Amino acid sequence: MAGAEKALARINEAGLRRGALAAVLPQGFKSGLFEGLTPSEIQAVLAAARLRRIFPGEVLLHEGEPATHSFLMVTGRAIAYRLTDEGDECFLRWVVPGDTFGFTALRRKPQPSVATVEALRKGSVGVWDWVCALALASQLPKLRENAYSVAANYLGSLADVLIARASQTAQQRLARMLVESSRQIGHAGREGIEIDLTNEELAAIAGVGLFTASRQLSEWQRQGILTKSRGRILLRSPERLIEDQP
Amino acid sequence: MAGAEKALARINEAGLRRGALAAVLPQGFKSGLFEGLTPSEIQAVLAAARLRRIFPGEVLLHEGEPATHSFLMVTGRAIAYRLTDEGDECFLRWVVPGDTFGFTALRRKPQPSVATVEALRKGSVGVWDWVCALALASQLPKLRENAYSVAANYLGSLADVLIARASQTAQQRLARMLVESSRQIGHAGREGIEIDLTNEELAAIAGVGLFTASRQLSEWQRQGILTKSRGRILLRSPERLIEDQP
DNA sequence: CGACTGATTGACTGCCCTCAAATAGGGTGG
DNA sequence: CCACCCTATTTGAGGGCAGTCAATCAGTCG
Repeated sequence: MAGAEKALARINEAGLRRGALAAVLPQGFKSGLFEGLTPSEIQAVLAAARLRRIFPGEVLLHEGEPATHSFLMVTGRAIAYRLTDEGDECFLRWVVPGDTFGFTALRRKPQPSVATVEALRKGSVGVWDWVCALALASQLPKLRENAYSVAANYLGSLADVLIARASQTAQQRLARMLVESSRQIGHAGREGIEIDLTNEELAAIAGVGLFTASRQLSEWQRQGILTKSRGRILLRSPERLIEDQP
Repeated sequence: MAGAEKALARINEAGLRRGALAAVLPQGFKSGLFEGLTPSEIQAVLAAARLRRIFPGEVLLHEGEPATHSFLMVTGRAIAYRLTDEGDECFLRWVVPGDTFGFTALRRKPQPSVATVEALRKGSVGVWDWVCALALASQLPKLRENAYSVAANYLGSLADVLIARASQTAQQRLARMLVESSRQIGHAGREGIEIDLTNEELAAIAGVGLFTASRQLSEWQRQGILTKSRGRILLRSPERLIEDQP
């Protein structure tokens, strides 16, 4: 999550092509934002977007600053977090392809962002500026409704994270986040689901100390539930993670 | 928060008068829901609502169940919480006059509620059923936008609670919740702000053990920051709460 | 004056964070 | 191909915050 300064320098260099979004969408690309829209409506929305490349460490949305743009994550990975009073990053959720953010911009005036969104892997996002997003929303009421749904989902997942923090042990949170992450950023491998996460990242999102995470992972490895390698976890039996732990 | 069974028995008896809402609004009543609406528009919205009395222990909205009604808190107090796996209630936010909830109902189909909302004091709420709320929203786009704003605010305050849980000590959370609660449910008295909260309630919303809360309050009382009596706290110098604590 | 609910205080326990120091992986440049 | 470095990771020991239990005390209401 630490910023890479080089990345910032590359922002200007990063292409801002217009209308190129539809072309780069992986087939099977899905987003809650397009729920219930006709293909031609989706095309119209996509055509209005710019395509922007993103790089690790790049901050796409800054907590507290007015959100003047709306984003659709196309490829890559980002993380939404908030800063604590001491300056630590507090994980809120993953941002994966199909997710949208910055849609507070859909209101009459750009509103302060709830969280910071930072890219973790290189990839690309679709971007609408505020005026454009507003215009689209008034032409397609369903779009606004979908944005509303997305916000409601965020509310739900935020509440989940809160519950986890409030009532679960470090062990349970780790298990939960492993399973959750395997669904969102994991990819199927021959012997299980592979998740590329360092101990440090996993600890951060589970809200656990780095050493606690390391210890627990070792324990699970001994039990054959998973296999660790540097910066990657091979999850062999996710079921045992959620069932076994007290 | 513990349910009073008597209250449930009284629900049927509770009046469901139509159009009486406007008459009972305290003067100076404000709600984010009406932001930017003209007085006559507000009247139209109010006229479509039923007025419903609420009693302590009554559950107005149940976590997970589809929200078939939208609510506007008029008088009284409620609490929004979620249940943990062990069945404990996890505080999310106060619901005070002017607050709205159940507006996930504004979507095409009633969606599962994010949280349970339970009345803590007798009072009254305005109620719109799903069809009615949808109709209003399509007539008054601003209404939908306001509901969206409300949701965004909820997101922000939820994130705040999360940060507090994740990064603050029990002492800091108690201080924070005292100040927060003084603003939302406190009333000015001669010698400070009076908040009617039992130790147990305060402990629950701060996410602290009951005894921890009791001890800390005693300490603050010794320091002259507040005065305690049964089920009530007299906050003398809120400033010292936020400044002093490490 | 009981009965009940809320509050207090002390002692104990345990989870998990912190610090220190050592080990191993993986890439790079010679 | 090997030496080297940087980073990720491991493991142990220690300590503190705060939750839990038990018993007592106090306020309120009938």
